[in-house]
Amino acid sequence: MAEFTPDAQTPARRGRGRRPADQVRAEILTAAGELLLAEGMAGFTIEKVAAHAGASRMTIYKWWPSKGALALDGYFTVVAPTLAFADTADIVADLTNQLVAFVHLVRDTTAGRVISQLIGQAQTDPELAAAYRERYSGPRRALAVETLTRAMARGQLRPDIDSESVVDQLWGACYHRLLIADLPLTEDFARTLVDNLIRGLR
Amino acid sequence: MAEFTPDAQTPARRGRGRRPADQVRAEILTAAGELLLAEGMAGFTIEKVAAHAGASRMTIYKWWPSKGALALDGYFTVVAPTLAFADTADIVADLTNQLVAFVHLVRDTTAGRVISQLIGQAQTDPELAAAYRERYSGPRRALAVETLTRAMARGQLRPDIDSESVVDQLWGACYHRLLIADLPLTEDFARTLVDNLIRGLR
Amino acid sequence: MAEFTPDAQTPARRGRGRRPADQVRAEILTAAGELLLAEGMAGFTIEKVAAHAGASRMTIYKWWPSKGALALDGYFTVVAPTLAFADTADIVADLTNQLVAFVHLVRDTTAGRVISQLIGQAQTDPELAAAYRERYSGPRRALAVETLTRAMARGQLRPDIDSESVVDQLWGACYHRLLIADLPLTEDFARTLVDNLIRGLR
Amino acid sequence: MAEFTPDAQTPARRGRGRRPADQVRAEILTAAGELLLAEGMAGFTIEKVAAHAGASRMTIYKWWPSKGALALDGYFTVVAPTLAFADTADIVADLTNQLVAFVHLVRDTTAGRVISQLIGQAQTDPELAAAYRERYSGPRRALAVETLTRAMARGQLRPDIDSESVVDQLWGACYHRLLIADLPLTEDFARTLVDNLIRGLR
DNA sequence: CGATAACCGAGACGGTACGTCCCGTCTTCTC
DNA sequence: GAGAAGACGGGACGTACCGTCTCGGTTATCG
Repeated sequence: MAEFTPDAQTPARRGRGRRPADQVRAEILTAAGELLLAEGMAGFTIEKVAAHAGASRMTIYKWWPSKGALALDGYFTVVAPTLAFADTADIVADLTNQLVAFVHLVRDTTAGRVISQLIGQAQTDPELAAAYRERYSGPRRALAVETLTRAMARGQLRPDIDSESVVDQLWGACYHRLLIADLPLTEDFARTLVDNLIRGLR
Repeated sequence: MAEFTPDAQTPARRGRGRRPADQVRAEILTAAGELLLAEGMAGFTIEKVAAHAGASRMTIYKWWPSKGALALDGYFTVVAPTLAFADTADIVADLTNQLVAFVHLVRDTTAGRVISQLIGQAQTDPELAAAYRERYSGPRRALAVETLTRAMARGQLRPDIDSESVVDQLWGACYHRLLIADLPLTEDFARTLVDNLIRGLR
Repeated sequence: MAEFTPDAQTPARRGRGRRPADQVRAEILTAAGELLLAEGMAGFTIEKVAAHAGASRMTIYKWWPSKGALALDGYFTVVAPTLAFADTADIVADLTNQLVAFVHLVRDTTAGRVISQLIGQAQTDPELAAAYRERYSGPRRALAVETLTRAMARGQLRPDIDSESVVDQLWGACYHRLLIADLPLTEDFARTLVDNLIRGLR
Repeated sequence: MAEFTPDAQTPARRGRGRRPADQVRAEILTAAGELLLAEGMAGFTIEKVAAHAGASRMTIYKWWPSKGALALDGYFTVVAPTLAFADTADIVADLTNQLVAFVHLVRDTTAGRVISQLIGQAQTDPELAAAYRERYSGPRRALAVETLTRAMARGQLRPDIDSESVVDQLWGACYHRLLIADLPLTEDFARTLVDNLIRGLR
């Protein structure tokens, strides 16, 4: 039997009827996030989430269109999405720092596994794919593009650069090693990526 | 003999006893490949493969460790893997041609969807991940690295380049757009990738 | 969305606040009766009744103790209960007429199916069983007993007859064929029942 | 019984794969019968039966078309169906004895409740209704008719009697009191039923 | 060259999870 | 306030596959 009582002060009896929607949502999301970190996408089951959250499966089905959508929401609930992007005058340093930070995130925390599995699930779950693009990859890509654009404005980079493709060649290269781990994803690798490109971009 | 059913009018019905292992394997792989192209990884089920192949699930479990491994083998059976890599004297043309061909493969044929879903499945299926690296991504990466190495030997590229990272910045960038389709994967995009890099690599 | 507007002048949106209790009750009962005739006890659901009546399930739970009780009330609302029992001087004719009428009721109208299903439901629903006895079978049995008693008083039947048992042997025999349809319930059967008994009752 | 492996020391762990069908069927039926006697048709759930039998729900769905069919089979498994019908020279005694025995069966054992609930369920479950007629009520009715026929042949009853209707007026009257308990089902009632009829039947 | 062992198909088994339906309870908002 | 609206926890439904296991039958191999 699943027993999951994160807060000991709400011990046993919860009413059968309606509870505030926000509270239920929060509990479901927390349970989803924790389950995701604990077991990964395999083993991430609506049934288990419902059991851990003390909620009904029906409630989950009403609010999330797919298992992936719930997982994504749960992930964001547990792993606070830090979108900060330091913008100093040195574009090379900025890119390198950001890229290195990303490498450490996906390598040294549980986030890496979760992200890769979310992307994996998204290949067969259009709802998740759309949500992922809209809420995760899209904003991050935009941030990086913005940084590049500012550097172009400052004259640090050639003005005719296709920023989007540069993003694919920096972050996309890292995702490549994350998702198809022929070779390890290291800090040096991240630095090399910037190096390779920067000569042509200036 | 109480019952006599000549083979001709019961084409479907195949004997129940032992058949040559190779024949069974071949039929299973063909069925797997066809099912994969027809329905994608979702809907790709060992049960369905067994039914299409007229084989027993038990037989499949004996030879393939996971659903993904079977799918990968089935894919290779149906989609003949062309590994040719034209190697002219012009490294830029070679890279561009190869990259553009890749873009067309994943965009204009069913292969793209299958590949992305195989990679997706590999995120939670270590057996498949290993097989994919060993039999698909590894050889292709090696081929590209080899081409770059030859260009370096010919003096067309700087000798201190990390070829592997370049591969990630060309093919990995394409995979990025394939797997996280924030932006479309176009022929122009492929050309831009080479452009961006080549200035710094020479 | 369930939309069920029996009267055209209240087309769609009815206010959410309080409405007269009697009106609500009436609408619920009508909806219950119609649903009962339309779908039988299977498919008779408090949820559906509420939706058809434009009422809240809560309101139903407040007034009816069980699904069966609601169904019974609904049945009485739609099928007006005719309790008339012609009482001529001829006891044989009276019994036969009444019995034949009963046979036609349960055979040629939807009432038969509903009654049998109500009795069926009553086997596991004590509330319904009690209500059914009190409001349906009890009064009818009393009427029949009364008729027999009058015939005894007139000297048409022996005075030491147990009228109740006779009712069971007439109507009960019909219910037997209704509920356990080994043999059809026909008009001839009804006549035979009276025949069989009358010889001993006189 | 070719094989008998009395491994009493491994009662708990049962293999995951296929087990002899007959053994599984037997366990399911026993569990069904016990659950039926314990909780009645309400509370009789395929899920519970599966759990008690240590079987999969799928297995049950494969063999029984409806909940009622399973309940009926389970009932027969636990309550051995005794069809004996003593046939002495005295038709009155025979009928009375059989009827009184029936009254005691349904009044003094759990069988009564189960039978009534099975009949109840049969009102909305055609599969069960058919099975009940074929396997329970039909044979019993036939036995009674046979007895009556023999008595007619012996000259104890008039030869133009409709035996079937007599059965309805004896057993059907009892079922009437069982299913619609306006009045109690007593031994005296059973004797009265025979009394009422016999005068006219001779 | 006929017995036998290997191995396949067929498919049932215990499970897990799915997505749906309805129950009876409870809260919120409106008239 | 009473009633509609409707979400909530719960439980059972029937389905789809999973991975395991037994059975019956055929065929290749070997005595």
